[in-house]
Order: sequence, then structure tokens, then C-alpha cells
Amino acid sequence: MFLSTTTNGIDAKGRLSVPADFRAVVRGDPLDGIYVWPSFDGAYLEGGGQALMDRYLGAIEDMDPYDDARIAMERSIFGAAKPLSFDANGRITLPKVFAEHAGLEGRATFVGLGARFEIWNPDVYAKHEAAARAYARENKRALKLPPRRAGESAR
Amino acid sequence: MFLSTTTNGIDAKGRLSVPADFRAVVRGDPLDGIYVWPSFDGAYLEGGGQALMDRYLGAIEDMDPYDDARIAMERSIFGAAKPLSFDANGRITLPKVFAEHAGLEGRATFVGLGARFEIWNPDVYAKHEAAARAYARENKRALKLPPRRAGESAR
DNA sequence: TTGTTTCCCATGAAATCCCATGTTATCCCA
DNA sequence: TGGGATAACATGGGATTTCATGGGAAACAA
Repeated sequence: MFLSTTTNGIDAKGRLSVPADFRAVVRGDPLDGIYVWPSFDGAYLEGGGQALMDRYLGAIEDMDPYDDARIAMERSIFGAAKPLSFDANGRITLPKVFAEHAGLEGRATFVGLGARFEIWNPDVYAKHEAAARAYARENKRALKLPPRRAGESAR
Repeated sequence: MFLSTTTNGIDAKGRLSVPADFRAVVRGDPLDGIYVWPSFDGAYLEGGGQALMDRYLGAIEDMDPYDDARIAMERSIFGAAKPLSFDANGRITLPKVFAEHAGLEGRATFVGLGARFEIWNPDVYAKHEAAARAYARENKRALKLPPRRAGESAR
């Protein structure tokens, strides 16, 4: 699982250290790196490992070949995603278009969201995070811990 | 189940012994440690084991991808949670931001709440506990047990 | 060439591991 | 049931490794 929020520096060559915890999640994948694409929903990047791409692929293959949603999903995810491999020290090199899409300059914030993660401009993310926490506080009764499902143990 | 309340010391390196009872609850998890995040609702930390995270993950994946509640939950729980592994003696190292969020200095109080637990500043918790007990006393008629579910025994 | 990308090595800071110790709780046996 | 032996637990400090980051050399492209 991708968890927690980490901000790392982007150097003059466009290199960016991927948090060690995130690298551990994709260890063993055929790609020694991560898949990243610009979000169609805002000025940030989305990404994940092989497991995430396999799930998206499975979801798409279950849709009708000429379903508009299928075409949109294929284009905006598979059409936009790049495999970014780690260098010997666990860094990726951000393509310029990705950095521009997310407004990344000098620093980037990785946000772990379980099955996937996002990469944000740190200042922009701080605002979004504050909004999310405020929403959660105001709606905490709706966000209560869900009931256990079949097969899950309470311990 | 996480049960009971224990206060342990935090040393100069930020290390904190997790109560042995709590460690026993997560024994066998893929992570030899616990998941902890700053509560979005107050100056304390929340945490649990793999079973708890799996429940949150399952609940989130049942929601619509761009639902506000989903985004709020993803960011305030997964985006904030860190896997903290035990050292050889059953201690975790508290990240500085966590200690600051909960006002932890020198000592920390673990409070078991069944499926999850909380970590508090001992003095702050003492006040909260007193308030909670008073509330329970005044509202004791509302504290009835729900009906047993199928398969559950009364014993 | 000139600019770009990839690989390799250096470094300081931070996190992790390893061993030691006192104290408390548990066990066992007389 | 008392009391000594044993194991479990919380805590402390030093040594080691990992991590993020910087820069240079080599391979590549235009």
C-alpha cells in the first residue's frame, strides 16, 4: 500500500527521489520503476505500480469496445502514462510535460492513497489537504469505520 | 482487540515502546509494526493493524472515484498514515510531525478501542477521559447494546 | 560540436540495528 | 502459599546502514 505524504527535491536535471516506502511497494514488479500520468482532473500527477495498471487494464477490458467511457479511460490513462524507471539511487527523471502539468518546480509532494499515489506541487497540495481535513471533520459521522466484511477477522 | 490504557516513555531519539498486548494483536500481519496517523479531529494519533487498513481500503474502493467523501478519507487517512515498524524490542520511532500534532513530549498514552487505538498526551487524555466518563454517566440509558448478530453467541 | 540523457561515485543526515541493563511479572517447586 | 528462579518487558546508548541529494564522466542524439 502507498501511504503517507513525503516532499522531495527536484534537482537541475529534473531528477526526483521516490520515497523509499513507495519503492518498497513496487519491488518485484517487472518494471524497476513506477507508472505515472498527468491527472485529467487537475494539476497533479497520478501513478502506481504494476498491480494498479493491471487493475485498470482489467476494468477497461470489461467495457464495450466503443463505449465512450472506455475510450476516454484508455486515452487519459494508458495514452498518457509513462513508465519511469529508478536510477541506482531510487530517483526518476520527470518528463518536462509532466512537471509543467503539475506546476512542479524544485520540490514535489508524493501522496500515498492506498492502491495508487499522486504527485503535487507542495503548496498546492497543502491547500487541498487542509480542505480534505476540514471536510472530514465536518462529516466525520459519515466517515465512521465501516463494518467488517465477510472473511475479515476482528482479531 | 486493542484493549486498555498504557502510558510509556518517549526517549531522546523519539522511540516509544508499544504495549506488549498491542503488539500481540498485530502479530502475523505482513507489517511487523502498526499503522499510525494524526487524527483529523483533534490533537491525538490514531492507529491500527493490517485488518483496520484493509477495512478502510475496502470502504474507499466501494465509493465513487471522485466523491468528496472518498477524497477526504483518502487524503486524511491514507495520505497521512505511516507504517511504523517495531524494532527488535517492540518500539516504534515517532515521526516529529506526529509528536507535534499530538503534543507528545517524554510520555505517550496508548488507548485501546477494540478495532483501533489512539495515542494521546497523558495529561490531555486524563481530561478527555474524565469528560467521557461524565458523559457516559449522564447518558447511560443510551448505551444499550445492539442486538446480537447471526452466529454470535452470548456466552 | 552542442545539448541531453544515463550511469557512477561522494557525502551528510537521518533512520535502523544491535547489545546492555534494570524492573516487573510470571512460573515453578518446596 | 511463600519465595526463589526465570522469562518478559521497557528503556538506554553506540555502531551501522539506508536514504536523499549533489556533481562528474560516459554514452547518445541532433
